[in-house]
Amino acid sequence: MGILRKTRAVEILVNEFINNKNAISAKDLIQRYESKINKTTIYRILDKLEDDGIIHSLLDKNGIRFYAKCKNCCQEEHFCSHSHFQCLECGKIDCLLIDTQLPEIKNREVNAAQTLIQGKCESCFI
Amino acid sequence: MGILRKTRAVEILVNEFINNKNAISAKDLIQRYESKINKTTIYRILDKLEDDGIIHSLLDKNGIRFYAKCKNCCQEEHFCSHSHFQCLECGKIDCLLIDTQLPEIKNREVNAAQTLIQGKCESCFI
DNA sequence: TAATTTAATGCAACTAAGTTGCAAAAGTAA
DNA sequence: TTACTTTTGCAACTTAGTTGCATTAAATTA
Repeated sequence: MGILRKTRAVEILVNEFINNKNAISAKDLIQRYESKINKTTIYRILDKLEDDGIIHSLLDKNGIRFYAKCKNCCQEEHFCSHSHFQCLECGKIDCLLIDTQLPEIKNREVNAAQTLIQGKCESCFI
Repeated sequence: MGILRKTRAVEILVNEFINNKNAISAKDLIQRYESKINKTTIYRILDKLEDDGIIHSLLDKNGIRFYAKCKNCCQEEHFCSHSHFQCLECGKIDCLLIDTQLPEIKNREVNAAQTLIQGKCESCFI
């Protein structure tokens, strides 16, 4: 069961995702809204927004979960199959248009795949 | 700086990786060798073995780091570019022969990529 | 082989991310 | 406004992983 009520905290976080095209971690959100939203609430809202398919999450190179809303997914389908990019200089993560292709593997069933591409983003690439 | 001395704990862990083709997490190793090796030692040895390129690590679907040694890498090069497979039923992870291709992206530099494929493994796939 | 050197280990205490239970606060609908 | 139910904040907790330090044990040298 996801979000049922439009509360102040939900509104703040949803706006954050609408206005910020980069992915963001729970830790960063906790820091950013330290005085406004309790960390437990932030974790709970992120879970619910993901359940509802309003945002999606991915793991960064250090195993930290990042959350994002992108135009190309999170509308009807819960599963976002595009790959993600993390800049090795500034750490920023964003969604790519590139889909992760599901390969055929003998004697196995393949259901999903995640790809994290690492390098230098537009800002850090001279 | 990696492994310099061949200690009992190093020997146990290296054997574990030689005899087990599946990836394993620090947590599992700590449980398995509870009475023989301290958890701090396990974390330290894993770090060193990875530094030395004897094993490589990857993140599973929950952001837990798994370690593995595979025949096709970990010899001369530190960076293992193959993708990994995690079974959604039993949780087991192993290395695939499939390499993660590095795409070209306009105005960015692409250096590395990791892919985790999820589905049913040979044992769980009927 | 014994002495010396220095890396590796175990332990306890710590840090940080994330979770849980519960009472209080705040949406929602009548 | 009232009644109902979700959501929130708080404190306490759990768990993964780290740090400092004294002790142990490889490896090297005499």
